[in-house]
Amino acid sequence: MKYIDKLRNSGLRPTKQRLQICEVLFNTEKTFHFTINELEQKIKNKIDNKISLATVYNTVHAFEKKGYLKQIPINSNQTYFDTNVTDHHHFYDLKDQKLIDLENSDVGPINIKKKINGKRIKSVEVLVKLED
Amino acid sequence: MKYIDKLRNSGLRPTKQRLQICEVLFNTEKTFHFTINELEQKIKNKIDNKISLATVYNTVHAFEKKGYLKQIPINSNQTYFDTNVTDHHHFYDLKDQKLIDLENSDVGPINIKKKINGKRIKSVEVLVKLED
DNA sequence: CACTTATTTAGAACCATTATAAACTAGAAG
DNA sequence: CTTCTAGTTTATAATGGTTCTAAATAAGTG
Repeated sequence: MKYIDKLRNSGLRPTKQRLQICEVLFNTEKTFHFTINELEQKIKNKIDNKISLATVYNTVHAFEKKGYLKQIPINSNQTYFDTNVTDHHHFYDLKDQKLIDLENSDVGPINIKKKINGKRIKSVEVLVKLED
Repeated sequence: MKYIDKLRNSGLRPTKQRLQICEVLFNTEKTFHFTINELEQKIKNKIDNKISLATVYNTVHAFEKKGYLKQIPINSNQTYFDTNVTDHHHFYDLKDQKLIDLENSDVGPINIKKKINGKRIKSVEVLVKLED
């Protein structure tokens, strides 16, 4: 199975639940954004057995820690995740509350001139808010 | 009083509570970032009477709507606000969980090349995550 | 002063997320 | 295959930031 090695290689046991969540998250043409609630719905629609909400949270956090998912920095009552873990940015449509991908090439190079002593830049994320 | 007109001009009644919160938020040398909890503490330290937590929430939201405060898009269990409402960006120190201002000149121009039909860009915010 | 509308307030309600602790399972070793 | 151990799943409770509610209070207007 294609996700067993992926999980093993990162020190996560390939359990039935994790493999099923992998199918939902990564076995798709396009990457996508989701909240935990939305993911739970997708899982329900795709599989027969039930996966506990706690497991969904655990798994998403484990995957995020391993770099298979990214949290999207946005103020919302729910946390948004992204299956696109490449460097890229987002539009946020304030009216429709929808996220839209912005490729790096859509934004151009960002040059952070300020340095903080003893700290390295881990990521640079741009959020472009849209209104009508 | 210097904040009475500010409030009246934006259609907010200059109540005792709002004026006191104005003192804490705006009567400072430097702008700053805060959570509601941190603001509540600051208020307690600065004034004699008590301001209800609900009023702090109400006031912060009212001020944000009027453009006197900005929400900082960051994933945290608490919402961060900024008394600096000029266009600027942030470092976020993941270890210390601290926000640091990044002036526009520290980042350089950001040119969003992609357009979304019928939508205007309201703001462009950069979050630079820092690690050790 | 009288009246209307906005604001404040304490407390309850809400709800996403995290903690708990018991049951279960994967992988390893014998 | 069996046993053992650490990792994982699970239902449920707990947590905690934020919002709601409805009654009391205060501001502005005539």
